[in-house]
Amino acid sequence: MNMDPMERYVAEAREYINARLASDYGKDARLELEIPAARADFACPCFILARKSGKTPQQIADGLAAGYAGSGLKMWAENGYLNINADPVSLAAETVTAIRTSGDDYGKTAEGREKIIVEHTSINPNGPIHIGRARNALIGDTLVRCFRHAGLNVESEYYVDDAGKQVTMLVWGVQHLEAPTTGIIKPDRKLVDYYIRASELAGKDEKCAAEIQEMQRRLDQGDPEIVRSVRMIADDVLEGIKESLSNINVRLDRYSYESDLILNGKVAGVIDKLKKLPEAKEDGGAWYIPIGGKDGEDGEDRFYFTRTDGTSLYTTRDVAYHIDKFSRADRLVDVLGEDQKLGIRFLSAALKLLETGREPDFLFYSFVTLPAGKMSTRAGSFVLLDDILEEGKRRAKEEVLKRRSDISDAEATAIASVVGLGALRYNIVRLQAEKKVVFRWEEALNFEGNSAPFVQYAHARACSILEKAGPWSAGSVAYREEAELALCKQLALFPSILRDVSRSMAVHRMAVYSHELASLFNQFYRLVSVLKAAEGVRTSRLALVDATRQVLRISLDCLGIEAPRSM
RNA sequence: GGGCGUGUGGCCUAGUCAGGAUAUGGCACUUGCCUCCUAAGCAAGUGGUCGUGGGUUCGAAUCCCACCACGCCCGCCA
Repeated sequence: MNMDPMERYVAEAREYINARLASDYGKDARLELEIPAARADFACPCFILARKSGKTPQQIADGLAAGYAGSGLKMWAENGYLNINADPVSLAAETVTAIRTSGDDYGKTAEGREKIIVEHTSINPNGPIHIGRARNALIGDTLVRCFRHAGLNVESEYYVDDAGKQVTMLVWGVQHLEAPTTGIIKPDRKLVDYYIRASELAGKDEKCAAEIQEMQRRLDQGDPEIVRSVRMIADDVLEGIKESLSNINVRLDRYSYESDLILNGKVAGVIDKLKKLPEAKEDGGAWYIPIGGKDGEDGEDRFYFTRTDGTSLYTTRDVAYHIDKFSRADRLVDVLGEDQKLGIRFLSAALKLLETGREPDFLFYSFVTLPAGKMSTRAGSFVLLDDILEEGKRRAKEEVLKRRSDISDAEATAIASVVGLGALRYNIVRLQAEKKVVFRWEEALNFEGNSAPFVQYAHARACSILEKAGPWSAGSVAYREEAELALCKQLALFPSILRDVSRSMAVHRMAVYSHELASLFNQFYRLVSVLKAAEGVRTSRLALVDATRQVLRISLDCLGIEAPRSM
């Protein structure tokens, strides 16, 4: 079973070129094979060799093209390039067959020997998820899904910060302030009110600030009573967060609590080890490690890992957390906002000093802002994930009702739910993570063009054709039409896309791929008829529709988006 | 001031890591297409000094240098 239909063609092209170059230009002659190329499946630019050999690039390319006697590839010389195509007819048939025999495993090419932990979301349990934080969850979840489909051994993990100042403030608020009168039941949305009021009060009331600081100190020392009450309230908020995450198809395999690292002594252990480092310095009772800035103070950053009172800081605990994660995995990936970059420099430096050679990989993303500017909890200028999802489903339902009068209200709601969520997820994940995004409703809930509904619609179309086809079975398949061959080529590319996403962690490429696949299927659909095709051709086309359906579904699943049978 | 990141048609964007051919899609706009497997679609068209200026190269959106604009960070916060 050939899981990557393109593989043997690439290998044949490489083999042929290397053999020819060795015999014609000497054993050290090398040309690079571009995959993919602009005008062909692969291409060899012949410019470098031209200088050494005294021939023109075009002459070299001509010679290589003319000498090919095999049958799997088509070669031609153009503008100094040797252009190479996999034979489209055999590639098409092989691809469709490979997909239909691989099923859900199509694209799975990795061996999965090493264990990977992807940490993502990790939102402080002091309030609900807004769209900026949701970007972390969606990028992280998409990455995990792509890893998994590629065949990697991956586990997702949420780091619950129940030992920091934010939760402490929340807990203080719950213990000292009046219950909110908002009438909201969902715990994350209800409890955040305590946090907002407590943090406001701490800013102007010294007694309140002192109490919070004392609570923080006892928490850091693992005072069982404080830890218990903090954990209880954090878990309450976390329930609300989990509900929101579950609504957008995000599930984490494991939740790790920061307070556990204090209770089991791992934080204290890290502090001990850091203090013993030759680099460590003391500053009035507080300990730090100088980072960067060669000699003297110029450009030096200080990684403080204890306060004057001996308590730990966030990054100190994060070091302990990463050492713990490394004891459970071969490779770590952290999905983080770009504001974390400095802290991560400290983390990496500390890990390098303590655990030689083991550092996590980081996937940083930029912030989501509103057209009016930054999101601010205090100013009430933020867009909650729950609200976007609800609005998305509402808008999607309007669209469904515009088009479908033949279905029940329950069916329309079900379709709207899948489409609304899809639109949301797709629009967050379709962009490079480093790009900053301005949240606009019209863009976030786009239902046409470069959007999830476009891809979902193609899937529903494929399902509809297959449903109407009645019983059929494809033996051997064959394709001749341009639209068929182009579609098959895109299907053949899927394993390499999955490989690329796994390597680069550029999850937006999966969104781009799914859109291109849907687009080619739509072209095929308009140009070529399936159900009314002549017998023989008909079953081949049904097999192609089925293979496309399959890959669309896998792509959407990588994006955490459901593939509806009907829209 | 220092560090990191981003800059591609009116708007959003791919391509940048591993330099290569006529720069990818989408939105908007113009024009066709539902007696035909779902028009959330298809076909065609208008629109681009790839932030600016240098450099390297046979060849630069891509690499190097400088500058400009925007974002993030520069706490014994998280």
